[in-house]
Amino acid sequence: MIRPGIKRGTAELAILSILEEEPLHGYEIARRIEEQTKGKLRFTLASLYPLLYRMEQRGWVRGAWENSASGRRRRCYRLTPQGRKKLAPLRLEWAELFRALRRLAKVADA
Amino acid sequence: MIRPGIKRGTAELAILSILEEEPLHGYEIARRIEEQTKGKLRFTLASLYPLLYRMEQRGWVRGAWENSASGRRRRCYRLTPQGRKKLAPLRLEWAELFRALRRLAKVADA
DNA sequence: GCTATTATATAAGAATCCTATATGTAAGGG
DNA sequence: CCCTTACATATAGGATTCTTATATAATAGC
Repeated sequence: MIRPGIKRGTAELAILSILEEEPLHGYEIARRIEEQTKGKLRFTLASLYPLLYRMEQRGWVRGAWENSASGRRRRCYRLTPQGRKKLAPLRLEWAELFRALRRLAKVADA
Repeated sequence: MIRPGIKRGTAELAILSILEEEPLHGYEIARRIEEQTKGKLRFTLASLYPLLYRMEQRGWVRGAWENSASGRRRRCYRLTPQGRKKLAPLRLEWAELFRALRRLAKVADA
């Protein structure tokens, strides 16, 4: 597990990237982050929900209540066109951080 | 310039890496971070000083007052053996974050 | 009926970084 | 000699992000 102090700031990028492929609800977003990183990256739902609200207020995602087959209500978030536009520059900024830390701190790229 | 929300947590790694090469004082540490990352990564001294104090309390660095040739007093920090031992696992953890974000969020590695 | 899983929500706190402010020395130009 | 820039450390107050802890509630399996 990567510690909080190091993964800080990655949640926003993670959510946008996952919603780019498919609209999902919060619980499932958390599950996929953990799954796709083989447990290295993990967020509690208490972190993700407030972040999803902020992203909705900024117009990056839009949530809609949904009644699933099982009858449980859940809030399904989808990426807005504005949210999609944020993704490319955000990825670039992270790539620049990687480059900077490889040079400065000799962090391996493998 | 990489934004604070994204570079969060990198200062500790940056300081340890720079002090690995040579003992330095705070002002010069800040200068080298900026220089070696071509301005992409930059920390204010108000961020670095409290961080250096914490790292000294943990025994990772040791500071000593020094009277430079010009007569200005300054606090020169050097890496302790314990600090040196922290560096390898810290670099590994950052490398794991990079891997996770490349897979999960399609961040470029170039 | 009990427990595990699914699902959302909020409060209180820790950690890290920022801007703003303060202090003081040294060097160079006018 | 004064003013500005560069050097150098220090602290207060605030923003952001993530955590643990707590609450609620429906469904599925035993």
